[in-house]
Amino acid sequence: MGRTRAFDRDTALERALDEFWRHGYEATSIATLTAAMGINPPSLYAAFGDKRKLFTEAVRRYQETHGAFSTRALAEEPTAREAVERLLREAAEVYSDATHPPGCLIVSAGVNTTDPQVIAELRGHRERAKQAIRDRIDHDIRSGRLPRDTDSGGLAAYYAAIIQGMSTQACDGCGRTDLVSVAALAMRAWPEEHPDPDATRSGSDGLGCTA
Amino acid sequence: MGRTRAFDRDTALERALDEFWRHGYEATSIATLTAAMGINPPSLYAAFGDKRKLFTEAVRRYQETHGAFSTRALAEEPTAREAVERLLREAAEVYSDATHPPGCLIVSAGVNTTDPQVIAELRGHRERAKQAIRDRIDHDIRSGRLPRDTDSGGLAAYYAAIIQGMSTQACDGCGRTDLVSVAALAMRAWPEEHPDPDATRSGSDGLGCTA
DNA sequence: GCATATCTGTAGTGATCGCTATACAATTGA
DNA sequence: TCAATTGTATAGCGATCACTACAGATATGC
Repeated sequence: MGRTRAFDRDTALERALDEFWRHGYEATSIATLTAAMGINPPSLYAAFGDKRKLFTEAVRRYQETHGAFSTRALAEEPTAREAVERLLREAAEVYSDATHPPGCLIVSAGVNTTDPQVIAELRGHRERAKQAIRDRIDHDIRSGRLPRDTDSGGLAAYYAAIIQGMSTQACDGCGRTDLVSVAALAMRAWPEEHPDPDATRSGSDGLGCTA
Repeated sequence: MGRTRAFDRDTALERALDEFWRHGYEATSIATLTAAMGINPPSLYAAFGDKRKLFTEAVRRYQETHGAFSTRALAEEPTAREAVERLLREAAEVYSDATHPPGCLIVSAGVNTTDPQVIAELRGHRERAKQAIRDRIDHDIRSGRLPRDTDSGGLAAYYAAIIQGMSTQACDGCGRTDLVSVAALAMRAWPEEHPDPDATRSGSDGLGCTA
């Protein structure tokens, strides 16, 4: 019972996501949020709790939509190389897509923020993404496709840096063409692979992998 | 004549630089600045004008000290490859040096800032740094060391992205070892070179270069 | 000593920050 | 129809923002 909500919560959340994406957490005020969402402060607080909870929810929405290409690329491609290659190529396209703000929300929205919880939240997402790349590389090391002495940690840090650099470049006005070029150049760092992985070592321990 | 200044302007500027470096332009308030500089607001405004002028002066100080390795590397090394290699290696060391804040002030201090002049100022510095890399590459293309079809713009965007990504990685807690590894991997994208540049083309137009 | 000039510390300006008390509108169940 | 419940709008809370008016302290030139 009670009065029905006069605005759509989902579209309001997407308006908030757009603001956070464009200006970051701290530089986005409640006033600009309510203006973009078309509601008044009490409605915002009733529907989302407070600014930080709204931000967390916007980040989740971002990861489920614009940022979902990352986990998809790592999960769907047959090899780590193809996964990272697709990851970079799609990042180049998403970051320079003019239908939404440039760059990556996870990379940029928490920079220069005083709230330590927000900093930790986004840093956690970045570290998890880097770890996901490393896990995918380790998988191909175990399967024998990549050399046993491959430094998966260094390689993951490298591709994480590439992605974060591409985000910054996009925010500086870099277009799709240049970003795709950056992604292609970044793949030159990929180590030499064994074309037929399971033939290199007898009884590879990568057999049980299902991811 | 008049009362003498009770604080050292240079050390106060360096304290301000440290604050801007650590928290960015907007997240650094006049209150934290005056606390770090050991002075009161009127002294700050008398000595530096306002917050934005103090920031601009801090950026200049940064470029003359911690950030000077960039222009030095591009100017002092004999080839573009060695210049960029040194640029990345020294960036890895400076960005992870624990004696000062992590990362690069030029890269991070203007993110999520509402003042468009501050955004434009730092973006200008980044674009100029990228252009300097491109110029150094073009120089080696003209001298014949690098292939004529080298995409200097894409290559410069790539190394600019690497540097910006290394800065973000450093801010996320990445240590010197990992950053050096990222820098080394990034050099794998460098194109094939002619070992003896002037022998490849008769009367190379790179002869008159002095930089 | 004294006028003048410059710096320093206190205190406070209007504006904006995130957030909310309060009153009113709108809907449901009885 | 009417109490109960929930959303909305106005208006304002204390805190902080960048910045400064003002008065007292300290220096120089005479």
